[in-house]
Amino acid sequence: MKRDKPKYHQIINAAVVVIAENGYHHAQVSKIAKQAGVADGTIYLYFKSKEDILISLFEEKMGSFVEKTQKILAGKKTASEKLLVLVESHFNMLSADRHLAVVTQLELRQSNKELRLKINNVLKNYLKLIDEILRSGIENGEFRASLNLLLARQMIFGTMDETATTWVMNDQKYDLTAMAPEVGNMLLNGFSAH
Amino acid sequence: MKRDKPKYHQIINAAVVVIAENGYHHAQVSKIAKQAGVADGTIYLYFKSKEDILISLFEEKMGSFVEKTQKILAGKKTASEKLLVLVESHFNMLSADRHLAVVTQLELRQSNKELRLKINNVLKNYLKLIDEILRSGIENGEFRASLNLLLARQMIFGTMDETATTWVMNDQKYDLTAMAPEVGNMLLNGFSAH
Amino acid sequence: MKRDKPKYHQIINAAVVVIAENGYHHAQVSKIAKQAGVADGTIYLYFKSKEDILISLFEEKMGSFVEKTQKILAGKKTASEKLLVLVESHFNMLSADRHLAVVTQLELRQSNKELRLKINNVLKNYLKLIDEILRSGIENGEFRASLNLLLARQMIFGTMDETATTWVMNDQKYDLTAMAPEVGNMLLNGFSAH
Amino acid sequence: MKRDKPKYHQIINAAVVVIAENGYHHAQVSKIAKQAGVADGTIYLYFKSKEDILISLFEEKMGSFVEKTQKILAGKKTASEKLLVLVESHFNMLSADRHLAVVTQLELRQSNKELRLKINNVLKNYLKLIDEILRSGIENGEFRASLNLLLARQMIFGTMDETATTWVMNDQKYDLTAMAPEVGNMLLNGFSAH
DNA sequence: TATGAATGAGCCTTCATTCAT
DNA sequence: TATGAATGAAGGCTCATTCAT
Repeated sequence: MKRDKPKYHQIINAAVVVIAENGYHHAQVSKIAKQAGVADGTIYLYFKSKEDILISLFEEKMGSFVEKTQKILAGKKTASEKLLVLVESHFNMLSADRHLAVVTQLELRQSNKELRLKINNVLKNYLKLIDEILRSGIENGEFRASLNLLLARQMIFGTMDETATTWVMNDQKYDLTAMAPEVGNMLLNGFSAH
Repeated sequence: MKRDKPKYHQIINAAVVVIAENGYHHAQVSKIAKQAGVADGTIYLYFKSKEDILISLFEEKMGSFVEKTQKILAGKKTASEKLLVLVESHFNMLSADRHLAVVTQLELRQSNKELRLKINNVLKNYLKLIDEILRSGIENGEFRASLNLLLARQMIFGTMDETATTWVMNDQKYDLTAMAPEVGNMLLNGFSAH
Repeated sequence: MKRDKPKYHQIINAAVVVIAENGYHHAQVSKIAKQAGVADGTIYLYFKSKEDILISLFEEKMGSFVEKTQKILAGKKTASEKLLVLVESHFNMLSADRHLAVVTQLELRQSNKELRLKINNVLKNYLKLIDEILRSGIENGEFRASLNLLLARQMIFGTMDETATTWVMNDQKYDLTAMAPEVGNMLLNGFSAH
Repeated sequence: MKRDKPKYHQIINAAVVVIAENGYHHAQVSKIAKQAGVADGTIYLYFKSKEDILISLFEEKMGSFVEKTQKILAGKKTASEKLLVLVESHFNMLSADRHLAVVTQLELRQSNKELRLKINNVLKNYLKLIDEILRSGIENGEFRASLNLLLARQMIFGTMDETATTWVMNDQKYDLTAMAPEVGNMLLNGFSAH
């Protein structure tokens, strides 16, 4: 399996750095190869195409993030508590790696429609996580029974995403994680049963 | 003044169609010229560069949208009413022109950082509109006094934007405007003073 | 006759200024029209093409220069005297109009082969003048009988031209005319019968 | 080092042929690539830009010419002998490669001012060679002590250049080299101490 | 596995010239 | 005569991918 070999991750991490520092459109394969310390051609022994690097990048990073989030959520009982932890976890992930934050919030969005559809596919597991929180909240009466699941999920993801993008656009110069409780509470108020 | 001449708008509208149908990266100037029914060179009598077409496109469309929204909001008294109308108006605009919806929600985001900064500049007037609604709501006690204005604005814009993007990505096959009241109410619940 | 109308000369003089100030490749017809105070289309009522402007420019300026030189030479008796006066006159003409000097020594040489062939055609009258000086000098024994007329003419023209070009390339910051006697004498030494 | 690889010279020689046959303004990069038997993109592995090809072309050809001339001159004792050999060598070089003659005498002069300044820089080494001949001739009494070095150099270069250009413009249909002794002697007469 | 030299498709912009008024 | 808006052809350069070694 490719992903077990060290160069696979070496190349993905090189891509994160190169894209963050040069921007999506100036992140040539040759630059990524140089940053990874391999030859241009070697890239193609591990990835089908440049696009494949980007999708794999997102899969790897998002995949491990979803796993971590699942574990954290498992320890929480109420849907409200889970939502608050979700927001905090989301902001934490982005704060932990400033290069990755730039790449996911700004640069990867410059990709074409097809690539973004594939990226959205990767996102689905994360959206499912949100859906589960909402469903459990409705079931146990924390959230309004009349809540439109799709819209509520879009409100959660849209709010977190917009907040994160604004933060990256402002050069990450304030503390994003510190905003998590307030963002979480606003969302909770929107869903609350009372 | 160039913007008063018919060809100016002819070219901008052609650009919307061409970008929507071919994608941002395949929207060659020659295609736009053909769609507008003018020669390639004529484009450059009205726009400095291809980028200038895109910025002007956004300015024209967003500008007239902000104006319209301002007028509609002027007739409303409470902040809650204004917020509901804002969401409805936002969704209405996108529903009214399916090409424009694709362009603003998907294609224009593929532009480089520089162009997006200019686009964000145009967006500022819209964000100010949202801020004013929030401020008035806090002042007259409709919204919680403790509301963080920046976060609340990001929640409003993020939610509308995410909802609209999801709708476009699903080929606009359901009724976006019909979702406005529910989206508006969820947001209101999040800000409500009670 | 076109050349009797004021706009004809207006356009030619505008061309000299525009080419000198912007360089051959940035001297667009529209710039020349603006400088001449006429519309772009008007240019084509007086000249067949842009190339025609440049040839006419050279014809007009060179033509009047050859005429003046002929008159001056007519008053001189010996070939040596004539040669000295020719050099002085040549350098005088270039010193008199710094724009024209730039245009003839630098900018017009950037034109393509065909245009330069036409320009050379205009030059022929000037070269004939030189030939006549040489011929009379040989006839009356001032210059060596064995002199190769073609080579001698090339030496005269090549030396004056190279000297003038170097002077223009050095921003005309020294006195070109002051060099005329020395240049003339060197040439005379080369042709002298003794 | 790029200049040690065969394709470097392959491309330069292709450029000489293409420019000579099509003229400076019709010498597209794609034509040069085809003539060199490489892909368009390969050009840019060896040269920064089209302009870089032209400068390199001049540097290579002029550079090797100056070297050869230096060696030939080293074997000559008197300044007069050196000057005669210089003219002969100059005309020989141009006669040896009819394409190169067209390129250096006609086509390259159509380049813009910037490029010509760079070309002039390359020429400086050649002009130094001329200056040294003149200086030595003055020192050992062969040439007049009163000789103006700058003017004398301009006479030498201007005469050779004009003679060569006229020859190229007449389609190289007579023997340029055969003219060298006569040109050389005329110049010598101009500088001679007696 | 690994290399890196070579490939070649693709597009924005300028500007001389025309022609309806 | 005079205008000036409109035309449309033409080319340098980048970079993802391949393949011989």
